[in-house]
Amino acid sequence: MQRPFVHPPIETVTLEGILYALADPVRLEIVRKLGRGTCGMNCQTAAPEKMPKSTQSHHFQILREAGLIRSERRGVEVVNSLRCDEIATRFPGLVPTIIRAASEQDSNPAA
Amino acid sequence: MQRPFVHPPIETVTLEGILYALADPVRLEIVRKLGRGTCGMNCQTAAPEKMPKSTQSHHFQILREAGLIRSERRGVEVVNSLRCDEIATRFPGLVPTIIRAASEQDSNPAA
DNA sequence: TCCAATAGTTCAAGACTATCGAACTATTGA
DNA sequence: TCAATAGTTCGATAGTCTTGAACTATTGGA
Repeated sequence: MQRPFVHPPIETVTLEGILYALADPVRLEIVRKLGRGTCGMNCQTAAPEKMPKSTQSHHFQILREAGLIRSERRGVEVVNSLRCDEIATRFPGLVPTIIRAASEQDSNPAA
Repeated sequence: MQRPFVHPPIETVTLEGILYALADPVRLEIVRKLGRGTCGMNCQTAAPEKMPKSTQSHHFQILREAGLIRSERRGVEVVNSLRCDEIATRFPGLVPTIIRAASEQDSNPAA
């Protein structure tokens, strides 16, 4: 087992970290995809196609450090899932509102 | 009059730009301060104390480009105000939810 | 048991972005 | 017209992101 993944306790999660993480379009997409699915996803499923693995890995690390996702090794792959319930206790409505805004933008793209 | 300030039409404002702008703690503070006041504020009132003017100016520019604030020269100073109603038409609840999360964090700081 | 395949992580270098002092512009009031 | 005030622009340094290459972990099969 390599160094296991570190997940911040929810009470140490900061708004600044969450916004920073979600300000990147790649990471916002990952979070949206995780939010749509009912179960966890491995990294390459959640990340956009044809993105270098190192970049992918970097983005997942930032999402983990922000407290937005939880990652667990499951066999040969790493399964990622949103920590939505936990985040909702600390920042009610925040992540859903941002995800909703993203959908609104999809259906009404920037002119 | 120097080159007048450019404000993006609301339909060109992106979620990405808003999150990017608010992911910086200095800029989030500026937006909160503007949100609390009933009228516009000049830059040094809205920005944190003892911040270099050039850095200040840079942050206001990003907030403007994101579509979050409107800036107008009023005499010797520049008056900044939140474009809350406009943003609410494009992304309902987004900015208020983020501001609320910031208050929640104030009253329950990261452990 | 050993090897190959798969899935991610870590490292290092170049590209990109932020910060800040210094110089500049705009406006007002004396 | 000059000085004071409020911001902006510029250029250099410092810090961060992206990416290929090398590395680690796990599994399945010979």
